[in-house]
Amino acid sequence: MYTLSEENYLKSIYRLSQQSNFKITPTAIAESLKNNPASVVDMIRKLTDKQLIEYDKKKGVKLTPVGLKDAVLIVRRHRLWEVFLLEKLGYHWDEIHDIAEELEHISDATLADRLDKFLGFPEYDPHGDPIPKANGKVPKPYSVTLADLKIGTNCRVAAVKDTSSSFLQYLQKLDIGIGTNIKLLEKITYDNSLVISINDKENTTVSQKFGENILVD
Amino acid sequence: MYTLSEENYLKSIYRLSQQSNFKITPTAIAESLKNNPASVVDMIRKLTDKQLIEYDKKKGVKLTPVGLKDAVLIVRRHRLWEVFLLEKLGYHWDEIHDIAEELEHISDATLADRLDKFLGFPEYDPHGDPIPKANGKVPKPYSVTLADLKIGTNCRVAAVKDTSSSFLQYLQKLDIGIGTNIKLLEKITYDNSLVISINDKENTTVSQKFGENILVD
DNA sequence: ATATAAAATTAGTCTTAACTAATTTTATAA
DNA sequence: TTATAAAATTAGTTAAGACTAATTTTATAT
Ligand SMILES: [Mn+2]
Ligand SMILES: [Mn+2]
Ligand SMILES: [Mn+2]
Ligand SMILES: [Mn+2]
Repeated sequence: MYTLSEENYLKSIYRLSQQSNFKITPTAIAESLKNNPASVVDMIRKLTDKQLIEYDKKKGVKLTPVGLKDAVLIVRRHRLWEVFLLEKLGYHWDEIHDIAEELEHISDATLADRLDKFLGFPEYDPHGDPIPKANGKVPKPYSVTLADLKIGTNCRVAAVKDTSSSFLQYLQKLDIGIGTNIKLLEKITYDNSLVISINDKENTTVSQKFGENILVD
Repeated sequence: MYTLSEENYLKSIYRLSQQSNFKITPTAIAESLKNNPASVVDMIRKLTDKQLIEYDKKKGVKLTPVGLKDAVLIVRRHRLWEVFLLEKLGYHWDEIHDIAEELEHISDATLADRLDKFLGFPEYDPHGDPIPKANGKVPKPYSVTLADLKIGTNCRVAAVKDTSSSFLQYLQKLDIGIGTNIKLLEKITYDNSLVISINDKENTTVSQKFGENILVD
């Protein structure tokens, strides 16, 4: 149906549309895919011709209903495979993303639904991201970050925004995973560092960037 | 490591080297991959440069030790995924080959071994083909076909040579699968058709071609 | 309003992996 | 042995999807 590149662009545009309200520009897409804006312009033309996106210099790139539906299905496959890799094959949560980047492109009409069933219809992937349903409905993702909380609040780690190995391995070192209980004790005025207590244990200080990449419940 | 095309060529050359002693020519490879001999000549040059094959006009194409090792690993992945698709996701044996053709190219150092373990280290894939071991050893495949048997012999279906949907669906209709018991009752002299009894049930006549594509134990 | 910087676009190049058409080499049959 | 057919190879083309460099458009700051 789609080429590998087309799918990666669709997914990238979808992700950008989810993670903020900024205009989706060729440069933004180029950054997210780590390629050249000139290449992006070419692909924008191609996807526009295929009626998967619309591009307006003022409004930026938008997925059409068809483009959105298919982007969501790719994300669905990605997240289901991540669950499989972690739960069935015993990978750690910092190893699964790159493999799922390849698996998500396997095209078979019933594969995702069978995998979904096999995994017991999981709601969230191992990073706390919601898994789109077979009908294309996407459960609402978590949106409040650790950095948004008021001093003294207790919370549960629900998801991570950054899925890079370095961030996930740092979390592992701090004994933080999905479900971990965190209490925000103090915000350092100087640089917005956060003093937290992890699972009621001794205090730890983390950066603002760190706090902004943890979604809580 | 390798491109999709390189992997498909390696696998194709490996398969040709397994299924007969004929010289592996550009034309033979072209047929097996359904593409043009001219394209094959290009790729032979490329794989030769990479020292994965050797090509001699007299002897044809041969895999080098490195090429052989990697071809076997691709086949290993293919067959393991076939087991997964059948046993875990509930596909039928005529549906799995094409999906495994895509899955076999997922490259991750430990994926095949984890999958192998998850599946309980299966010896054979759903078509009866032996699954190469992690160390590259390939169990000996079955080699005696139904057409090779003497009249009156009883046998167990061990593997199928042809994995096309049409053949597998025909087998399904006849209630023949891996493990089915077959007794060869008669060979029709005229066209080598075979009269067989399936699981001791009523007699059926099948073609010579059919008999040559069933491997027995 | 104008200068400057950033973003978008165009033009042209490259690589991979296919193809067709033409040619050369090798095998086969009369 | 020679004619013919088949196979292999070469030459040239195409398409996708990336790139760089140059240019044009748009945004931002003085
Ligand atoms: Mn991921
Ligand atoms: Mn994830
Ligand atoms: Mn197969
Ligand atoms: Mn098989």
